Amino acid sequence: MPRAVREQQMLDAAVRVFGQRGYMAASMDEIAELAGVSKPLVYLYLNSKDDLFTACIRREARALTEAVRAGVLPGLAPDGQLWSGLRAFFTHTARNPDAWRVLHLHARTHGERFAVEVAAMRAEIVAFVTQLIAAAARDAHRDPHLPAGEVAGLAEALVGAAESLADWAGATDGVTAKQAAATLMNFAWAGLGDLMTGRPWSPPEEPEPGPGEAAPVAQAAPIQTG
Amino acid sequence: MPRAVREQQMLDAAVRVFGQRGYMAASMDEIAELAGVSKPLVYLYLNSKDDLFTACIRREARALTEAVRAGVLPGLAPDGQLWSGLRAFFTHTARNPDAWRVLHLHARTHGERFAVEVAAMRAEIVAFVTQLIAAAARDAHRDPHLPAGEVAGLAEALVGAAESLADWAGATDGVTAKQAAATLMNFAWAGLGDLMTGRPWSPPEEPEPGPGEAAPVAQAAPIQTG
Amino acid sequence: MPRAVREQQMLDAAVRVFGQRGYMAASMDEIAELAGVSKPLVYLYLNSKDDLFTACIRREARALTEAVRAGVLPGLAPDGQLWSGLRAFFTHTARNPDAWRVLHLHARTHGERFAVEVAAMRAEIVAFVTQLIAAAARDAHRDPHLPAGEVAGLAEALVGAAESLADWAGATDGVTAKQAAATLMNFAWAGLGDLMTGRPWSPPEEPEPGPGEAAPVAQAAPIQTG
Amino acid sequence: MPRAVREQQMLDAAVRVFGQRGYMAASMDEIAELAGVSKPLVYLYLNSKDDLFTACIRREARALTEAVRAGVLPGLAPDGQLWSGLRAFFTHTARNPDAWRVLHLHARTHGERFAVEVAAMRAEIVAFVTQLIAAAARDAHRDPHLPAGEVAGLAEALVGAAESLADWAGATDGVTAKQAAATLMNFAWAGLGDLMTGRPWSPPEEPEPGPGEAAPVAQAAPIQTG
DNA sequence: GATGAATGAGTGTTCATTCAT
DNA sequence: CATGAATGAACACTCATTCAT
Repeated sequence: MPRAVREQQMLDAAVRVFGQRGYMAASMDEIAELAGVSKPLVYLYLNSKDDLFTACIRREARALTEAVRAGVLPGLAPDGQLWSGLRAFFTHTARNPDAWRVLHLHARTHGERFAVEVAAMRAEIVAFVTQLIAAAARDAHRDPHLPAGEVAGLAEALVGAAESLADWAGATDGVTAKQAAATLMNFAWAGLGDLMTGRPWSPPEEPEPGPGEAAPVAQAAPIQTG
Repeated sequence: MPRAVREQQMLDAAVRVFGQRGYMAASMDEIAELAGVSKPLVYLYLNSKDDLFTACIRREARALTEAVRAGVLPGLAPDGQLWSGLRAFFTHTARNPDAWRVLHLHARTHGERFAVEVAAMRAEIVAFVTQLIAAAARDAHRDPHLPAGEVAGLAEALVGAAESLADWAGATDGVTAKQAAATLMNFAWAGLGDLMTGRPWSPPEEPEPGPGEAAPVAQAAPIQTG
Repeated sequence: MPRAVREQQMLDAAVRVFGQRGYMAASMDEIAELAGVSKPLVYLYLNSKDDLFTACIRREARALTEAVRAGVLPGLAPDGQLWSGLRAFFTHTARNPDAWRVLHLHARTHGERFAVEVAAMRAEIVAFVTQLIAAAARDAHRDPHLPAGEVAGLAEALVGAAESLADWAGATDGVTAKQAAATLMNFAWAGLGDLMTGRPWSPPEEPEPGPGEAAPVAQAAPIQTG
Repeated sequence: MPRAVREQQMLDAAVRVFGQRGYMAASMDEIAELAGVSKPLVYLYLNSKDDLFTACIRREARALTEAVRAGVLPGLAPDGQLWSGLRAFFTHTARNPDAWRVLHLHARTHGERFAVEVAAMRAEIVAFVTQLIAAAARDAHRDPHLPAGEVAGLAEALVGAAESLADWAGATDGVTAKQAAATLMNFAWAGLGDLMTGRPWSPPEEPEPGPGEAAPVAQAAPIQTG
């Protein structure tokens, strides 16, 4: 079996185990067993637990950002782009719960070394959102411009809300990615004030999404204890 | 030295160490040393690492909810109450960064046993926010009412945004609790849509806050490694 | 409360705990709690775990030898004396199971220091039995005399059989001290050879034993775990 | 070095240490050191102190029963079979004093879990002896038969006496397995009564035993303390 | 390329023992 | 006389990591 394939299997197993147990509680033994290889092979290919975790973070961070990037429909107005990006985001996190736990929960918990990996990904997403907000302000001929610091805070709040909603959607049965995205768009774009007076945000016209998107969220079987 | 005092010292040390290292990476040796006592005494008073962590969570969860409860100014309109509550929340988390890390990061990462403790606290806060949203809808004579499921999602998004902003404010120099609260109020209440057209939310008139609130945030010295 | 009484309470508790747990597994905490006193007091009166165990052994060894000595009816033939002594022995061990476990099981397991204490008691009993055998030989005008080494072995076998039967009687419901003694007398005095040909040993005439002897054996309540 | 061999080395060391120190006082460190391996390897192969002790008991119980079974000469009268079985028993216990201590002393002292392992072995031996007694009764045309309860007690007494004599022979210099067996046969078969009148039991004719049997008993060097 | 065999270093936890009061 | 407070030393157990083959 070629090395590249074996490596991906190991990373798959590692994401599963790290996602469910956390960095420290995960054991290399369990990862090797789940990957179906011997422990020395894991070390041969991936050097150390540290490096293995880093590799997981990198792979999953890239997968997530590419999923979002691919999901954003070009040519729409800023709110339409945000809407489509959020749908892609919630869909991806729902389908890869262990990866999401690794990125959002565990990677930020164990040392700067890992946190910076995630921070890079997050910064990319925040930058994308920041652009959208700025573009929206331009479209609205807002003058004077929103101060940059304010925009940074708004982008942070939006991304933070999205992350929390991803956790919530993952933990709450019956909440689909689409619903989560709609809730967030209402909340963020219209604002509670407008919602009170019956002026909600509504999604732009768009082509039908791919068939998988509305499918029930993949739920990875929990790892057996003992 | 009386037992009650020693116990609080131990909890102080434990929150520090758990907050910085995480549950698994924290060692009872380090906690005991930081508390200035021997390890057996920690076990005599707090039974086990598990129980010690639970005790930390309980104490800090209670401290946080009471800080928020005490910070909410009664008699104001819903947005005013939310505003004051958020200020208290950001102030408390900024002043107790390790406690906030324990509650928001580590407690949710290691087993249902701990997660439920935090979930109870969080549910209390979400319930408070839910009431505020409902009250705001009533005040606005909104008709028909917002569906309950939608309100739950909105409250979740608001609390999630607040939590993320607390992390962000803690990690970003120069962001005060007041600024974080203002950003979130703008984002959540006015919404990005209104912000684009220059209709931001603005804080209600209120008495001056206590002197400590604007003070520089206490930054616990990081624990030396090695 | 006078010191002597307190000391006896402590020894009572210690015998209970040592008997049920063994020397190493017994904890001074549990002994002190069962005795109803604080731990330092146990140390004040009895110095150390070692000394406490030794004190238990000495007290119970003396109690057992005195019970046997008091039970032997003087003026009888050797087999009658042996019979009455065995009855006293089985009665005492049945009524004091923890003490018997301490002496027979635990004291011989943990270091010469304790073993010699028990060996002294045992030597006394073996000497008594040796005398009986010699006396029986004299009564029977056995000539030439049994060699001394042979007598020592026989006494040892008899005492060993008695000890094992005490364990067996303690572990088997429905076996009384009297039955155990009768079985042993048959076995030892008549021998299997005679038993096969229908010539069992039978007890001599004797006055009624004290009322307590046939009573159900005291069963100390087992110590609660956890 | 292959696993099976290492495992036996570990069990050898464990029997030594458990036999000399007892279950609780034995430390895994000492066992590992005596076996010439590191502690983790002991755990890798034998799981836990509990399981290690159980493995020792099982191995030694099997070794003892097989030694006795192999030692019993078939085709002899009951007393001849008992005689040969006892010789094998005393020979085996004398050659494996630590194993005998584990089985007879320590395994019965620490929890039902271990006691049942030994009880199974003991039950097998008691059953064998019971058969012999019944066969002897049959040969002697004894009528009416000995009651079953009585036979159980006699077998118990015989086995108990054998066990105690094994301890005694192990502790007393100059007592060979053959002597111990002879003493017990005299005691048990002829009975003290007959011995007094000069009617001892005498061994049946048999082929010469193997050369090892009369050899000086192997005395394992005691483990150095400190 | 792949693994069975092996370990150094560290973890949570317990217990006999001692003071200051 | 009696105890609440405190600890040094040890133990069972685990894990990331490395060779020889």
